[in-house]
Amino acid sequence: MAEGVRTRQREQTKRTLLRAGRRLFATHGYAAVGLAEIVHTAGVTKGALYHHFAGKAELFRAVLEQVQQEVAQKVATTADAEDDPWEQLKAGCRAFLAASTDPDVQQIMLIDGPAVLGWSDWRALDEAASARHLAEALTTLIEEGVITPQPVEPLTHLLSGAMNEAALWLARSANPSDLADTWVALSQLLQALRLKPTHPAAATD
Amino acid sequence: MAEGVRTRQREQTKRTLLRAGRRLFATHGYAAVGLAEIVHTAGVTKGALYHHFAGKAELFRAVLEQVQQEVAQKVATTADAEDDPWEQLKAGCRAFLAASTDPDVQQIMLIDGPAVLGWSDWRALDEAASARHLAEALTTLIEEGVITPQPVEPLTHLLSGAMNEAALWLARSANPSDLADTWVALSQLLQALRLKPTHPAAATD
DNA sequence: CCCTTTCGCATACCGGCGGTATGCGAAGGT
DNA sequence: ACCTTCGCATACCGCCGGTATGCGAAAGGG
Repeated sequence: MAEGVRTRQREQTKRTLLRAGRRLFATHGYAAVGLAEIVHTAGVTKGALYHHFAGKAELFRAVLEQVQQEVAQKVATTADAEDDPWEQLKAGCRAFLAASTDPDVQQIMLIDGPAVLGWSDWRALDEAASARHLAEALTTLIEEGVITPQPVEPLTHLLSGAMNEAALWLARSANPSDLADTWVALSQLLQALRLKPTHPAAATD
Repeated sequence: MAEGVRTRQREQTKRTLLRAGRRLFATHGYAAVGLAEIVHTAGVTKGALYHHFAGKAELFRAVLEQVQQEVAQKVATTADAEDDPWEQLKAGCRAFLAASTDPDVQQIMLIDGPAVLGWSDWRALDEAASARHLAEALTTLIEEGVITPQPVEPLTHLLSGAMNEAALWLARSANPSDLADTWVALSQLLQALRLKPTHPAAATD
């Protein structure tokens, strides 16, 4: 359908801006990079930027959504490779931990995200992208009697926060065994959720 | 020793600036508040601010340290009221969760902190203020054979991140039972660390 | 006591930033 | 071929963080 030369150029420019913004935001942090640097890297001017985005924060939001969707897709792909729901949860957590170690993800998704967009907005985006999958996985596991019945929302936030912080630490860790140690510890925590049919649960004490 | 009138005025001004900065940073977020607003609230001028602090970020750093020390003291006081190390850990975690629900703590310590100072700096301050206590508590519990021997650093980050994220969520939660549910879930996770002497540990699977 | 120094802070000013208004040339419709 | 639309460049503005300088009062020596 050829779509017209103008439409193609338009999307080309937008993608270039997104790529430049992502690179610079990830490298120097949101506050340390100016619009002039972004548009210069992209080879355009501020007029182009404001034609595609409402402002600096909205460009960042678009970049963040892109990063989150990439992470979510990696996690979903890895999890879907497993059949057993419990194995899906573990594979998903492991994939998330691995994906979140990427520097781009670190600075944009975990550090600047909440500060720039506000925690509620950031949480809403994260919810739509990946936390929802975690909640769904936990719900499934409860319904199938694999883990102890309980409200999923608190658990989702606890696990999500644990993995986020662990990823931030791992990315700056010099010791290569830290990843394995973290995974062992996280598995240990996940294991705590499992319902042991022969034993009465005594988790509240 | 009377300390001189000048020294007293100096510290008075500095405390006023810290209070103004803390209030405004907590209410509107670091990026949304200007130096003009801070010095106006404090009843001084920018000259006074730059006489006491190297810049906006350093004022924020001072505020953050103050907030962190308050939280750490609350946690330490609550934990020290218990005798058993395991109870100290649980009491400390509960106190941290409660203290971190305060809006000042939220915006300054959990949202803006990493973005403004960078994650490494923020982590270093948090380490000095409160994460160190958590690590020490875990070390003690390992030495006393209460929890499974393992590297404490990954565990510290996992738990710290879990509680931070949970606190952020709780502060915006409308449902009053969320706090109790979260505490049950967190206790469940902590319980997973306990070493059952009669059973061989099988956490890696 | 007075003179000098120091010091805490105010005033005035600057470069650069995010954001906006406007102009313009080329693509798209008719 | 004409006019419209649209994607983007240019020029400009207000504001903010940061700096240089000035000043009046407290500290210190004789």
